[in-house]
Amino acid sequence: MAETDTKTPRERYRTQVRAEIKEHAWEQIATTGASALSLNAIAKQMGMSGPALYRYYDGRDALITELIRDAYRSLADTLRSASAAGADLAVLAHTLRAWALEDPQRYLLIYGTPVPGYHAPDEITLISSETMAMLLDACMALPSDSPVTPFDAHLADHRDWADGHPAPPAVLHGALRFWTRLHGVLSLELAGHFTGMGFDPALLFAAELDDLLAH
Amino acid sequence: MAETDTKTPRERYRTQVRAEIKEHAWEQIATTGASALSLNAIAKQMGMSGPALYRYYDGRDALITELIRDAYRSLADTLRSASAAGADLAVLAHTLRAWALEDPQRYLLIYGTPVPGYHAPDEITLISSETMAMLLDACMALPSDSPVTPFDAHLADHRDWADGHPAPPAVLHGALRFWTRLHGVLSLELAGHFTGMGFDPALLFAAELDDLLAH
DNA sequence: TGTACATCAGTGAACGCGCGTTCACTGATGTAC
DNA sequence: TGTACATCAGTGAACGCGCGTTCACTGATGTAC
Repeated sequence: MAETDTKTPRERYRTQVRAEIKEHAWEQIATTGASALSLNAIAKQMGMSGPALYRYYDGRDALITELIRDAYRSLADTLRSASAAGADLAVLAHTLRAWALEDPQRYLLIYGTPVPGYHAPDEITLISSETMAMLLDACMALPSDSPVTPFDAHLADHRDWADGHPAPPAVLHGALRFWTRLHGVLSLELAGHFTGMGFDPALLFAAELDDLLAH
Repeated sequence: MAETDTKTPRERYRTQVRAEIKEHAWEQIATTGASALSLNAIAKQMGMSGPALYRYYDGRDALITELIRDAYRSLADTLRSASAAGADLAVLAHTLRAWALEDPQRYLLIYGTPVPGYHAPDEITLISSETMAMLLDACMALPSDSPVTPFDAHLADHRDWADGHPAPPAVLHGALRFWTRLHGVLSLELAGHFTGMGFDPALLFAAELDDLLAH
């Protein structure tokens, strides 16, 4: 902890309170959703007055921005460490699902309907592309024996999101497939659209994953 | 219009004002999203006082419920009439996308993150399953030469959502695939997650649809 | 080690706003005789 | 056709609440000499 030792007590306190604010923010988001996040409510939960939070965050949007950033980072880290532990795409997919189920609103915060009234700074686009880059790395292992589709050809010329990444079009396409298909199942499950339908969402997820990897 | 002739002028007026309220509600949802829907704002837009709306709807939740119902009905009708005109699954998919793009928030209202603070009545489940039944009808035409997957077997015993529908497990699975995959691409597109990535969302949608139908 | 000063966390009051919802009431529209 | 009555749309005031945010201020913590 040489890092924290170089900090003054005041800096350490600041860091700690900022973390505590975020913890309460996540709790609130988990129950009411991100669009209902309220600075005053967080302050009350912490036994502080509302304006006190302005010592730590410039306002509601700044707090949301940091939450979104943390969510992307947490996902990227989770996937990265699974990948480093030798996980293949199937394991990675289940890791993603586990991460999403752990805190559904955290997943929906970054991949669901945008929070109304919140406007994301440019910074966020960068961070989300970090996570995409992670996914691209993992997809490099995909078999590329499939025929080149018209969309692959399109991707060869329209790959801003993979700028600087060596992945060939077929891999880009594979990554998009991975992302959109898993999101399709996951987001409907998290939003509760499968409740009452009778089947087990985990099995549907597994079936989609099988289709995805069997190509 | 024999129907409206049997109504008294007052009844006709009521119907008209209710429709006008919903129109303004949709406008508001289209710009700010459903979670920001406000009765007072609608009343102001109509040149009325807030409490006046309580003559027409029991409250905010009642209005949202009707909007959700109308959205499901509109989608079901659109798909049904396309189907009646001889559309195959590919055309149906594009019809779905066109319907969603026409009013993204309407799509997200029924298939996106649930509106915070709103609790749907049981009635809604029924109406959503009507739309699912429509989809099942259309999927009956799917080729069923594929091998029976473990998930198909699971569906044979867990098909509450298709209660009373003659579709075999393979068709149920096909319908779920159709739904979740198209939703995956569509919802990410509508939420703006593809902006800045460079490629054309329409082409990704078409590619997913090809994969889906080529099986 | 002690004193003078600067820094900064946190408060409480206030601003202006909006929300859903209730209630007693006015005034216009329709109905019954 | 005219009069008495019932129905009902819409108003304005009010209730209680919450929101984000600003501002001048207190009091504690840290820093410099």
